[in-house]
Amino acid sequence: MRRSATGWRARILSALSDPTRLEIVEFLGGEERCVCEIVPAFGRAQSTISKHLSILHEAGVLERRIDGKRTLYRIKSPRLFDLLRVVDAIALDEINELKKAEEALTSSVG
Amino acid sequence: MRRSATGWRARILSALSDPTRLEIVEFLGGEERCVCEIVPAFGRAQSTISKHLSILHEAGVLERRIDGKRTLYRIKSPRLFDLLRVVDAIALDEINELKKAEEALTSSVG
DNA sequence: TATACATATCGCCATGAGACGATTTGTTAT
DNA sequence: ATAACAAATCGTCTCATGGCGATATGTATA
Repeated sequence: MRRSATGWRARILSALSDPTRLEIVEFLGGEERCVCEIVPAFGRAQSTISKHLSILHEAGVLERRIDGKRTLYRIKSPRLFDLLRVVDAIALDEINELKKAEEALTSSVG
Repeated sequence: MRRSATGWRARILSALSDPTRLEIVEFLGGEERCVCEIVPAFGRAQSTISKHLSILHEAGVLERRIDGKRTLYRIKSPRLFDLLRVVDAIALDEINELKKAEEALTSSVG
């Protein structure tokens, strides 16, 4: 199944567009962890977390390794952290902008 | 309305998780363009493109400027291009991995 | 002020995504 | 072989999203 550059971009970005999945990525950090550790860390059903992990895996964000009856996941490329840093930078710009707008309102109206 | 760091991340990444919106970003590049230029460049209804532009704008990805009866959009921060470059790097890893797997199959089966 | 133009918004439909519990698959331990 | 455990998959529900045409808003032009 062939997929355009935009298709791949969208696939990766979609995988990262869900809050729970972002938290999973955050939770993993640089570590390799099994599903049995991840599930209890979130207040979600095992099936839900498993699905999220699959999505991240299929997008090429996570690497999966099976060891006995456990399945272990870890972040595949440290590039991902670069990506999140850039997103945070853009988000920060956004937050500061809102803060400025809020201050302007407070000082003139309040 | 307060929003967590993860919330902001998800908002920005969601805005970028749609193929059409990625193409809009691509189409804009470093230029400022009006909706009347963007709409005909895509095979979509005007209302559809307008919605996509709003989503990108609300996520803080695009800047909006009204000039007479036109509305002009441009990419707000050059950081966005960094972001896309990182995504592409991850995507490339993914594509190369698939290619290797495909070659292995072809040489053993074909 | 009427008309045409540019864009946003609304209402609707079809599809996709996330959540869950139940079930299946696969592995170790008894 | 059976039981216990770990994780994936299935079926179903609900809500979000993308698409469209129609309509509303707002601006320049006649």
